[in-house]
Amino acid sequence: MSHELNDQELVRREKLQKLNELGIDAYPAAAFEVNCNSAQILAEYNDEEKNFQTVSIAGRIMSINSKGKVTFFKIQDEKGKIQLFVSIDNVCPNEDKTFYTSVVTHLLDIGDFIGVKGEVFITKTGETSIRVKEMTVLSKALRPLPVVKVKDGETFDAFSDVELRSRQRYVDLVVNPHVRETFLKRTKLIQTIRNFLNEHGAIEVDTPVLQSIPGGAAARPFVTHHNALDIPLYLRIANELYLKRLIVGGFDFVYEFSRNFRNEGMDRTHNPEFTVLEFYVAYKDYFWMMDYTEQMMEKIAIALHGTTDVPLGDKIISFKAPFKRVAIYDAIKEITDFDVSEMNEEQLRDVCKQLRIETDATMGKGKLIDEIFGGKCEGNFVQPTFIIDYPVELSPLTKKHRSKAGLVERFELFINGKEIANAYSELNDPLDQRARFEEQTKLMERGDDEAMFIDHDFLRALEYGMPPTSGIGIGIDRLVMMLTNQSTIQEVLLFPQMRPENPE
RNA sequence: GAUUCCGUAGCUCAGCUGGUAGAGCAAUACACUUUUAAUGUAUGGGUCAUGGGUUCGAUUCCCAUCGGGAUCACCA
Repeated sequence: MSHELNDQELVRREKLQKLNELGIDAYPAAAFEVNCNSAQILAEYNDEEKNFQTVSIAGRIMSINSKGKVTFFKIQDEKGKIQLFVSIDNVCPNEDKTFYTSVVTHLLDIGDFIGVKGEVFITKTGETSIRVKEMTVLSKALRPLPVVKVKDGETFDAFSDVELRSRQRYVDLVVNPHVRETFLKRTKLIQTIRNFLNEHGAIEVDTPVLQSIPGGAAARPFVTHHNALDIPLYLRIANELYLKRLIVGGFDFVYEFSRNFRNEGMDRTHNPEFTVLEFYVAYKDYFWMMDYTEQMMEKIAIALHGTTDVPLGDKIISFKAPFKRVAIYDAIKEITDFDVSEMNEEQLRDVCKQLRIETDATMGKGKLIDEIFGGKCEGNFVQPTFIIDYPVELSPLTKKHRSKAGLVERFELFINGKEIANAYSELNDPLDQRARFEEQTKLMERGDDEAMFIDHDFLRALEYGMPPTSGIGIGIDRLVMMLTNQSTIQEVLLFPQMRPENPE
C-alpha cells in the first residue's frame, strides 16, 4: 500500500537520511537493556535516598519541548509517561556538541522510540524526571502521531474519530490511555475467569473451529471449502456439542473460550466473530450453575473494580450475589399483565398482536414467547437477573423440567437489559434429544432458517451415555462492555470488523 | 436490510444564503540551560471522500458511489 507523502512524512524521511549520514542506525538490531519503567520511578523515587541513579529506560517520544540548550521530552513506555531532561552538556560532555544540536533538537520526532540512560531527579517545578546521560535511537517513526494534550483533566484535540481509531487501533492505543485501560481490563477479566475455573479443577480444551455441521446454536454460519477433502466446512457458531462429547469422554469439567462466527448483521452489540466462554460440569444442574455463575460474576467485578458496584452509563450495576431469579412466565405476567403459561399458539399470536409485536407464520409457540419476552420484558432487567424455566420449543438441547410440564431447566442471565449468559441442565437422554432434533427439522421445513441441524455423531455420543451435566455459555465481549462501561462492542474488540479500505 | 446524519491540513474542528479555503495543535526556521497545553517571531502544508450534473463559476446546490456514526429490524 502506497500513498502520496505529505509534508510531515517527507520531513521525517529526510531526518532518517540525516541520521544515517551521522552514522546512526535508526532501526538498530541490538537489544536495549531496560532496568525499570516509568511507573516504578514515579512511585518509588525518593529524593533523599537518591535511588534510581543508573536507570535505563525505553519508550516512545510523546512530546518535545526544547528550551535551547536544554530539551524536555516525555516518553511513554508500557506503564505510563515520564519526563526526560536532556541538556547539551550532559549528553555531549566533550567538545563535539553535534549529537545535541542535530539529533536531539532536530532529528527526533514525536512517535520515535528512544532508549536513555541517566539518573532520576526532581526539576524546579517539581516533576520527577530523568537527567539523560546517554540516548539511543531505537526506531524512527515516519508518520506523525496525533498529538493529544491534557490540562487539568481536560483533553484537547483528542484522537476521537471512531473509524480511524478502529482501523488504526495501534495509534488509538498509543495516544488514548483510556482505550488501553479497557483492553487491559478485558485481559484481566479473562484471566480472572480462567483462574476461577482452574481453581475448581476445570480443564481448558480446544475444539474444532472448522466444523462440517455447524451445531450448538441457531445462526447463519460462514461457509468455506476444504480442498483436500472436497467438502464444505463451516466456521463454528458454537462449541457446545463438542464440549458435551468431552463430558461423554469422561472429562467432568471442561471449558473453552470459543471464538464463534455468525454471518449476520453488525451493530453496536454484534461483530461477526465474537468470544463466548462455555463450560460444562458433570453431575450438576442449572441451580448449581446459577450459584456458580453468581460467584464468578462477583469475583470478576471485584477483580476489575475492587467492589461489586460497577458503574454503567448513568446506572450502578450490583454484582453482589445472589442475583434475582424470575421464571419467564412470571416476568411476562408481571410486565405485560398477560399470563401466557397455558396459552396455545393461536392465543400467543393474539397477545403479540395486542402488544404490537410482529409475528410471521414460521414462528412456533416457543418463538412467540421469546418474541414477547425479548420485545417487552428483557430491557427491564437492569440489575443481574436469572430468567429461568423456558418453554421447551425454544431449547432443543435442554433437559425437560423436573416438575413443570412444557418447560425446560434453562436460565439466561440478563444485565442492563441484555442477555449475558445462557445455561441449562443439559439434555442427556439420547431418545429425547433425537426427538428434539426432529422437531427442529420440522421447523426448518416450515421455513425457520435458524432451526438446528441434526448432528448424528452427537446423538451417537449421547447413546454411549452422558452423565447429568450443567453447561453455560457466557458472552465475553458483552460482559467486558458491562464491566468497562462501554456501549459498543467495537470498543472492547481490538480489531473490530470493518469494511476494507479502498485500495490506493 | 431500512431511515438519518457525517466525510475540509498529520490530529481536532470553523467555513452564513454558490465567487477555487481558515484556526489551534503538529511540522519547518530562529531565539531561549528547569519547561510542562512552554513562550516569542517567521514560514510551509489542502484535487474540500470519489464520480457525474446544474451554473459564467461548486467545498457550498442536486444525483450516484465509497467509507463511517446513530436509530430501527434480525441475531449473542
